[in-house]
Amino acid sequence: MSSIKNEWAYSQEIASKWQSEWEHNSLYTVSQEKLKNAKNPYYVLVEFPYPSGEGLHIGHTRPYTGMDVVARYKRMKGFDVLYPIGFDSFGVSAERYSLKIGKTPQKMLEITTKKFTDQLKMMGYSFDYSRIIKTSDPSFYKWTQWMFIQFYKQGLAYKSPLEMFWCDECKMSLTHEDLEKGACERCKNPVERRVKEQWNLKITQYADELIDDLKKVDYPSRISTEQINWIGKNTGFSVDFKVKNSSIIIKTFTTRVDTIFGVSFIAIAPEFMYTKKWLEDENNDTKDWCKQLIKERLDPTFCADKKINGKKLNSIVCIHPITGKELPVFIADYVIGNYGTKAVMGVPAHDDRDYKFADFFQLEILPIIESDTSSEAWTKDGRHINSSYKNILDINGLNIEESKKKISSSKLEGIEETTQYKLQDWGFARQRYWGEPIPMVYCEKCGWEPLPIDQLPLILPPMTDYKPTEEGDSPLAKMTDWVKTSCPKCKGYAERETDTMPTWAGSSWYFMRYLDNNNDKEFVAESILKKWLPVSVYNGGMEHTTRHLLYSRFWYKAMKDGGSVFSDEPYTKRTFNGLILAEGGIKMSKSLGNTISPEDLVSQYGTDISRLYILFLGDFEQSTALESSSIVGLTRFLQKVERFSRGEKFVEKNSSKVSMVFHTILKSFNDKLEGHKFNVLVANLMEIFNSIEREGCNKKMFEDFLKILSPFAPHFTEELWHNLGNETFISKENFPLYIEKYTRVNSYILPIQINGKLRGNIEIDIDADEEKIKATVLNSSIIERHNIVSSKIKKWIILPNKIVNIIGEF
RNA sequence: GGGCAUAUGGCGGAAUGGUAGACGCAGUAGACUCAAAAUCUACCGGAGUAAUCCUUGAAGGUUCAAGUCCUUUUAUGCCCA
Repeated sequence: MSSIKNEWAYSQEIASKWQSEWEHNSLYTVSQEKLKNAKNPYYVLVEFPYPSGEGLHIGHTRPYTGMDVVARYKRMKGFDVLYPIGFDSFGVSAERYSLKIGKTPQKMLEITTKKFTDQLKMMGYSFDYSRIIKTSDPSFYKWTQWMFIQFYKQGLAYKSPLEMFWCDECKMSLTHEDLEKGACERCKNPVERRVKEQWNLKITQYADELIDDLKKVDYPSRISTEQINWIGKNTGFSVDFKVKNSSIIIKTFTTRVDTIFGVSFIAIAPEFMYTKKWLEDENNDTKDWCKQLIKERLDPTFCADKKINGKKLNSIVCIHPITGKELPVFIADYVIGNYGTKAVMGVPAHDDRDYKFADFFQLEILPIIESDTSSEAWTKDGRHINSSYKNILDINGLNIEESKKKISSSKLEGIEETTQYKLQDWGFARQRYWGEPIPMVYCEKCGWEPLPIDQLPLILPPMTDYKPTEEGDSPLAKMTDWVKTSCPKCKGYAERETDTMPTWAGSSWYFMRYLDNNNDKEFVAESILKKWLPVSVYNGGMEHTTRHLLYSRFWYKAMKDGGSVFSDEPYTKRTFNGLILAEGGIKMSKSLGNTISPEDLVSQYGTDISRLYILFLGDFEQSTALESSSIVGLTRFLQKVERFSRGEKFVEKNSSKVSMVFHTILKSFNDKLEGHKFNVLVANLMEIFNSIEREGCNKKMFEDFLKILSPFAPHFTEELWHNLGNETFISKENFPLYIEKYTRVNSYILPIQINGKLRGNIEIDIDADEEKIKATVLNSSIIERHNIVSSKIKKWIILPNKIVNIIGEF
């Protein structure tokens, strides 16, 4: 990798030395006392890892290092910084891994979390390690269960038959959100549909608030947009079509209710609730086609938009809600099966896909807006025609918006203004062992009852065989002794819920528990919640900005409505970081054998160089490939700083040049740090040092330089700080302040443009006014060189300190 | 198909609408050395002896001034269908 012989291999020793010094002096630990009395709380949060057996991944080091710099910087700026870490230790990954290595999850986690913690310390992260939490600890999940009960009492948790997807490979039920392109997101295997009675959380009740409150937080627009898209709010109308000679109603959703008189058929998705029943009366051809389609649709590569095909259901017809006209019903492949009502009203004249469909089946194409629909659908606005029926409704002559308004105010039976969301309620149950037991019991007499708080935590019973059952029931169902219990209300016989919570449960609120991790009376003391929430800055990957962020925002809002927390949003500011890719820009994976672990880096280059390297890779928000060449430069940089620290080049007085570089960069430091421009900051540090090395500087400036460098290279700078005779910790020092007067020098170079093109520079006095600038320019060689005749100058643009532009015909 | 990003030297990447290429890597020349490594000095987008001209995926536009703003377009990536 590097052709440089690495003298800094020994920085491993230095790193360990300072790591234990910090630990012995509890430098980054925030005592509960201090937390309660904090004057300037600043809460830096990073997404906590799932403690996999492989240990810390290089991907973790990017956000953790970046935010460690922020935390260290903020501390030096006088903030009371909380920078905690923990483990998202429940979940399928943990369960599968422990099955694989043949250890219980509890035993496995002891090993992996120890390993993780050691590796985090190895990287020099200034986490408060005394606040480590694990979501699978009973003392933690007691409160997850308590919160679930609160939600139940608030009417936000309910049990209902829910369409789930069964992954036979993972032996696990998945929600729609766990699917990736219609396949299991974990193993990429196709899934099958199953309906199962299970717990849900009413996140849809908060859909509008989750959109509206994005205004109250500081999220990058990319993240807000993704949240809004995920919620998928769509306002329109539901239109009911009765099935003739049946009590069944086909509910359709449309954004173009004004085309109601143009409906010539109804199209339903094969997944529609009654499709199966109706198919019984159809011929085998239709049955097989439908079966095949359902199967095809689960294929990740299936594309609904391209195909237009369908089958007519001969056994039923629908009734138009206004005209009473009979309409044929089709199963159509262009109707989406997992969104909305799974049924649409077909208006061929004014919808492209309906048009193609009707054309194929030779159905009536009746224009209800003045237009030519002989060859394609008319989807633009216009005056309505053919749109009245008796004295029930008349929208002839109106345009789309006017028609919608009139229909809305007419209050017609079976037509209702409604808002549809893509977001569905949160299927809050898994048929797995390694998760929080849902603290509910079922009593024949009283129905579902939550456990009283004194019975919490409901401990996950130890099991040796926790493989899921073939039927897809939770392994806990096999623990009959555990399942049998008494009803908290009537004391009669009752049975426990055997489903467990999904992984997203603990991660929805873990950041609160850091604040009061040993409290066994409350999840967090109220005064602390008020002081420390919302989180100041929460950084994580883009891949978590939909589900995790949305779930935890919902969780927080639900808690707020339950009176447990006191602000509208959990995170003031959300930031994100790009992925780290393997060399060549390809994904890092074990199968490709191109993985590099943090330990590989540290053992080769030492902690501080590894930290600088990770930050110097590129823009924090952009995905970046590991590009080993820059490591040589960073190694040289620290070596040169070390050499300089020996003091031979220290001078009495700093030159104005070195002061200017130092203070100009320091001036922009805060903004760049808040903007997470870590790569630029590292470059700026080198720039300062290049100037220091060239010009020399006094000891004070060099020490200030070390302070600025210390959030990036904390061990290295502690060592040099100490070698310079200081007894304190550099990470406890105040961050240097820039001095405005040093950022200005007596004269500066002013670029001169002629007709917008750069033609040269002049050196000019700092206080020169426009007249003086003009005179200097006219006297310069530029004028002569470019044959400027002053009488032909039409206009001067003079921006002192920036640029001069001379406009004219030359 | 929809949404959102991104595109700058040989490479990684900098640039509140105001000197494009900071910083680093690689490269070239020189110093030191018997020699090499390391280190130091200078150069380092392209054309040209030079003056100067050209250059931020492509094409238009706004502006005194565009990598940056607007329109169209191409390629790549991510998310959703």
